[in-house]
Amino acid sequence: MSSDDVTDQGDGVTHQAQQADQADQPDGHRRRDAAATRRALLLAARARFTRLGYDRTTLRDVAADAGVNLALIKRYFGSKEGLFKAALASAPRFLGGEAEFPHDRAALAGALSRQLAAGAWAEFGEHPVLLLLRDSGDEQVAELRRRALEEFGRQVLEASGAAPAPDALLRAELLVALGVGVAVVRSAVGLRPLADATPDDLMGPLRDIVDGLLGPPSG
Amino acid sequence: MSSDDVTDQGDGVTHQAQQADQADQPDGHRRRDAAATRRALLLAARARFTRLGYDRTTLRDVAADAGVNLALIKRYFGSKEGLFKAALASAPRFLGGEAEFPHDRAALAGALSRQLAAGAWAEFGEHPVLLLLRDSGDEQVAELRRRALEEFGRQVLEASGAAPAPDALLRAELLVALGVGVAVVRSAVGLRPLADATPDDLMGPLRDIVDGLLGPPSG
DNA sequence: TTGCCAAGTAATCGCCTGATGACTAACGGG
DNA sequence: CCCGTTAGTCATCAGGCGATTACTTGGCAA
Repeated sequence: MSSDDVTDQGDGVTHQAQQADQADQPDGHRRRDAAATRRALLLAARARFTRLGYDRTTLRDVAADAGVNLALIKRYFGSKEGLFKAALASAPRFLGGEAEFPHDRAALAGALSRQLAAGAWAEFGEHPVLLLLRDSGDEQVAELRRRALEEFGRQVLEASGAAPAPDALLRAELLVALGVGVAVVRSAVGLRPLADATPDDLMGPLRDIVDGLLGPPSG
Repeated sequence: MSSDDVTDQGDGVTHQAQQADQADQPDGHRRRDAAATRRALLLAARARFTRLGYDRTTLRDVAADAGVNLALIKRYFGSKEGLFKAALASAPRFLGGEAEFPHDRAALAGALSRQLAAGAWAEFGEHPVLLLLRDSGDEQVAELRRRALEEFGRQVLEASGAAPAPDALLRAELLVALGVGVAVVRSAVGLRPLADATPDDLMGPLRDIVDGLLGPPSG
């Protein structure tokens, strides 16, 4: 019953080809393609889970979005929980999209500006960190979540220049919290002008925050 | 799916007096006090909604927590949605607990440190802003949410000293997002050391953020 | 062609949940 | 003391959900 197939990585396909995969056959009936079905389910699930959360996402809706039979979710992912974990595993990480992780404060501010801007992640509908925050009630997921954000914090810390301050990690985690907060506020509240901010809009303020937080105003 | 085993820390009968309202009569049963019943329901509902969110909160559990019959929820609040709105209305606002809203940056940093620290809001179990973020799917609630956070942003802006910068509001809202993020990260992830930070721990970093964000380092 | 297995389908099942409506019992004015 | 008002109880209903099982269909190998 436990779903151990959290190991999907074939999601490089992205972009909404999900339903096209299924029913674009001219003669009417679909092809049998397990991999495509799996991908379509994962894509639909990721979108729903990210946008609506765990509880409000129904397997029937996911199956419908993917143009696939409900029972196939059980076949490929075992359960709703399994589907959720697979969706989680297939999602890009916060700051993971950058070709190279920023090494200094300026680069960090730039990366944050890009990833927290309004248009970013448009292909997912929402910032992927929101998916990470969705609560399935599973303890295993909570652990996964913690680890992901811890790693993010560690990366921020590294980019800050390894300050000797004893509260350096706390400061890095405050920056993580800021990122989470921006994503949440935009998604759940639509607070403007923050919700509409472009990378350029964010660059200045974020640089000020990063400079203020991560280092004494030394050179 | 399980209803109350999610983040259960033995809370079926939470701390606090909520049940005492109901059954503290020596002879066994306490009777017929509409106001007390209403209060008990509201208290229980606020705790569950804040901690578990809208969907995972069941009316049966709320009624049980309050030591009250399920049907009374309908009597006093009409529906689950009604109960949620009442709980929302009865919750303290972010930064609303301060005797007086901070007028300058130092006071703002101090207030934030206090309200974002680990122990704060212990009587609610979680930061009240989390209740505000809980999604009941109701459009009316979304509007209420937006207004509350907008007001918070405006207050922050005011405390910043009315900078002439055109992106002053954006900067204020970033501070709002930081507050939301800290609450969310602590509640949903337990990221440490942030989750355990005391007001003193937060004071330094937050002052740096506020100074960096809200004003040029001028005197 | 034939046979076999994987992919896909249809139909429920059992359970939980929010919502009711009819009933009972306490309180208090007269 | 009586009786109307109202707080509180009980039983149940209808709907939606995740899960599951028995079945059908398509495709490939021999």
